[in-house]
Amino acid sequence: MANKSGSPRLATAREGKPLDKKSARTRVRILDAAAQVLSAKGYAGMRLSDVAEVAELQAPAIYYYFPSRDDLIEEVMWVGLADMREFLVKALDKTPADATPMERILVAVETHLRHELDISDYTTAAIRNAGQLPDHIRDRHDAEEKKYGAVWRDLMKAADEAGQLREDLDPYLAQMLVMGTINWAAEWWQPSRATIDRVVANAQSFVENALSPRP
Amino acid sequence: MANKSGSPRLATAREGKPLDKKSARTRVRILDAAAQVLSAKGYAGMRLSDVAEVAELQAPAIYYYFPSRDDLIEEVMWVGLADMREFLVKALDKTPADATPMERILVAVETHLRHELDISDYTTAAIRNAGQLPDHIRDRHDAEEKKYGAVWRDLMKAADEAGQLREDLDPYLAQMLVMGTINWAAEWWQPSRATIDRVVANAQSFVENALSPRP
DNA sequence: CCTGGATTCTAATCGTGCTTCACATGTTCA
DNA sequence: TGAACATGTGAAGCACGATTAGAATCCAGG
Repeated sequence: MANKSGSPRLATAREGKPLDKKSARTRVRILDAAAQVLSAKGYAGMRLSDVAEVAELQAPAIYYYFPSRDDLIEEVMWVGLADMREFLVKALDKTPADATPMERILVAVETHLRHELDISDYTTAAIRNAGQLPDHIRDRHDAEEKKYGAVWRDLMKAADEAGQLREDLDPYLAQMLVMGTINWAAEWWQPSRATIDRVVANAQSFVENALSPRP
Repeated sequence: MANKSGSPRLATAREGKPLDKKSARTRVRILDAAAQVLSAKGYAGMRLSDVAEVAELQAPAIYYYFPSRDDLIEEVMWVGLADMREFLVKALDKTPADATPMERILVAVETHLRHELDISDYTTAAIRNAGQLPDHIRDRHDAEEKKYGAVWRDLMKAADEAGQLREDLDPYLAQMLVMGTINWAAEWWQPSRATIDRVVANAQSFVENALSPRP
């Protein structure tokens, strides 16, 4: 399963084809399966036969949708990140115009966390394999990662300029520390240990206090 | 290279053999090389020929020191963690008896971070591959990880009982968030962006404020 | 110097997994 | 219905990488 709710929702908008077209649904099934296997076995360990089994078809059928194994992997790695950014940007656009920079950061923490845990196969696949990809695949991933990081950089910059970032924190390092706090969640979170709501509330409190000047 | 300073220092004490015995040094060279390749290519992608090249010998020579590829990998995964725990426990033992729980947490943050960045190949190998190992290798790794987590759990518990942990934080979740903050550093840190000292100082400030009650 | 163990090498074996190919089945619409 | 297109299959081809076997080399102690 690609996400905790069991419904595929990725890699569709970009295609411009309706989701109910059968071939589009099969394509998504393959992507979801690939995310799951990639997360569990890694770049080199992902076998097309495993993907095929999860997607409930035969391995060669994958070649009808993707030119090669590497293209499939590239798409998985890219889609999770791109989707995350779209989701985050939309959420930020919806915040009231008078929200403080810190309030916007907390919205970002919540949005990132909820989406991350929802599509955790894509997220853990990206986290674990980002450093293990061959160069030609890594390029598009790195570019997208940069764009995603830029959104956060702007959030931090705004907070800093508004005096909502403690003086002894370097904005760049603070951003990396926050990203660690929330990215790591995909590695340890299990529904049995805590609800997403609890995780979100704790993470927000954690980050807000980590960044804010002492009163 | 297995660590930023270029000198191997792992997997030696446990062997009971002197480091200057030539065969012991070769063994460490192979372990260091394996950590580097494992971190870069992943469990399934680590080729013995790559390890051999880094260690400057031929692939079959590895079999003189390790019974199989999996045994070599198991050792790499285990050693980084075990070494980290030993290092941390020693540092904690050296803290003055009157140190507060929060002071001890900050010592742990510093110790973990310095060691992690020093042996970063072992660390990133462990982070990226923990979820990708076959069961028989994962077992020993999980056991060691549990032991390491227990050290942190005790630190958190002490802080909680001393009233040094904010009321709205769940100690378990707080621990996971802190671990994310510091574990993630191995993924982004580069000497060119910030000195280790700077990273440590920022992380300590970040964590202390994230956890402490507002004055 | 020379011998026996320790260490390392070269060459061959063997399984595995991506990919291609030629064909089968399903689906749509005149 | 049946022609054209869209999907999916089973059976090879082929390269690559772990492992083993057996021989070569190194080196300390006599």
